[in-house]
Amino acid sequence: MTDLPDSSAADVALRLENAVGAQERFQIMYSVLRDRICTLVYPPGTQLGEEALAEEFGVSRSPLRKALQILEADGLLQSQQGIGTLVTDVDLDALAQVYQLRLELNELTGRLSPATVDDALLQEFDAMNRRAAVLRAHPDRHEFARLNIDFFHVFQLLSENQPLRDHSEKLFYQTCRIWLTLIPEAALEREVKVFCGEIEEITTAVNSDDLEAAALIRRAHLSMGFKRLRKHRKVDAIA
Amino acid sequence: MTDLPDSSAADVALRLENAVGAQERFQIMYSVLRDRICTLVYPPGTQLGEEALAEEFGVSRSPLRKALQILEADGLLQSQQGIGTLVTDVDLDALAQVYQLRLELNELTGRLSPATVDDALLQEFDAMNRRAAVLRAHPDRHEFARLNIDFFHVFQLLSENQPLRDHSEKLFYQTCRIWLTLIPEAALEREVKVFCGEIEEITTAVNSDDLEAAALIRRAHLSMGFKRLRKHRKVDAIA
DNA sequence: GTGATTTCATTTGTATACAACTAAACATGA
DNA sequence: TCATGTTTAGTTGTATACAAATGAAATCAC
Repeated sequence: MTDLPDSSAADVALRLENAVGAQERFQIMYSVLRDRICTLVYPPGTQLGEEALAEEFGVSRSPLRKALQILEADGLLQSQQGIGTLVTDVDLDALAQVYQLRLELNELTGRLSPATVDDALLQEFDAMNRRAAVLRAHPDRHEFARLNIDFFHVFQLLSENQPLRDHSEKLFYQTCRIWLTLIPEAALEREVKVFCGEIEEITTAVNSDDLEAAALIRRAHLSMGFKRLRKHRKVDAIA
Repeated sequence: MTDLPDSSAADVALRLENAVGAQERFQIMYSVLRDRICTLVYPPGTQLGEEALAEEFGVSRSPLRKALQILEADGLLQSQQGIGTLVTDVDLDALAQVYQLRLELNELTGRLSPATVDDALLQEFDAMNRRAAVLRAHPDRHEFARLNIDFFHVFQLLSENQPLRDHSEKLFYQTCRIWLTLIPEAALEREVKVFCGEIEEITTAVNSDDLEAAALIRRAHLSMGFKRLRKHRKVDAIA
């Protein structure tokens, strides 16, 4: 199971105190901040004050800045002297190329070093399906975003090519915010339904030990999802 | 033309003094250090002292550390408290997966947002061919490495998908050192010849405005190159 | 002599003071 | 009133002192 980083203020500071070694502390700050950005706790345009964040985490600016600098390299933040550290905007047009690349990389997931399907893996997918069922019964934006992120990580397990995983992850985190920003409340239920269907279909393919099929299904849904996003944007623009 | 970063000590400090803005200074330090690592000015295992480097560049440790941290995220360095900042080892087995991914991404270069072939682009390739001719006449390890790096950047121009460029570049810099570490002196002339042939073939394809063909040729040479590297390693191991 | 322990030099990690920079508020004069 | 220069508050960037960690050398007990 992927860690569910508890990003509430007090707990993060506690986890940072207990962490041993600089690398572990960095990893906590990095993933907590990335999580907050991608679940719109920090919406695009939010200014993140280094001093305030450092105080919240119970560290000085120096180690915090390392996390911010990597997030800037990831394209999620942008720092400028005298201005501040701002959460980057997500623009569907700018993300079109990223989506195009993600399509192709997803197909590779089924071909490059495919994982062996064992019980542990199937259980991961089962867990996703259970959460999907709960979500379908009670659609909720935040839980939708969280399931989207967690399912991505489970899907990643299908390839054992580590570089492919790493780069797919970077690209995923560049795009995943767009859903929360573009889906209107009225369309949420329908999008949840489609997403849950995708999880089911992919699980079926994985159960059949056909990872290429799983990857193709994922690719198809990514492609269709991008087209639906463009529609949502148009509707938004009119409103 | 891609910049040829002059990485000699005095000039770097001068360029850093003239640079305006933190981002520009970071870019200089980052690319100079990456260049030194990938041309084996800093061979694998070299310890880079922060204090010494900062003094050489005429800055304090703080801005230098940002460059080191990004290079660590790139997989070219590894820092540990009490030990030092070491240039990572390149191991052909560990890089096999990276090579596999590079193969696939190179094919995408011909398909995703192919560039329009204009005079400026053709001149870039011509320049590469001229340098290749010089290199073939006088084989030299260092110039071989430099041409390899510069030709990569010219090849990148064939796709206008920026994320594809960015991620291909990261992967390239993870692998390109392996050539200098594994090619024995006796095989240098032959490898240079093969590489120059590759440049010619790709240029021919680009001149025909067939970028898919160019990408396939590149892919084929990457694949063959990897196999030759494995042979070179075996010969090395015996010796 | 040998093994364990302590000390010490060296390195990166962290905290913090200050510099550089920006935008907005404010004052000033035509 | 408007344009313009100045001040000011607030931000990130940089320099630097110190803490923490590591490994090797010196020291000591036996």
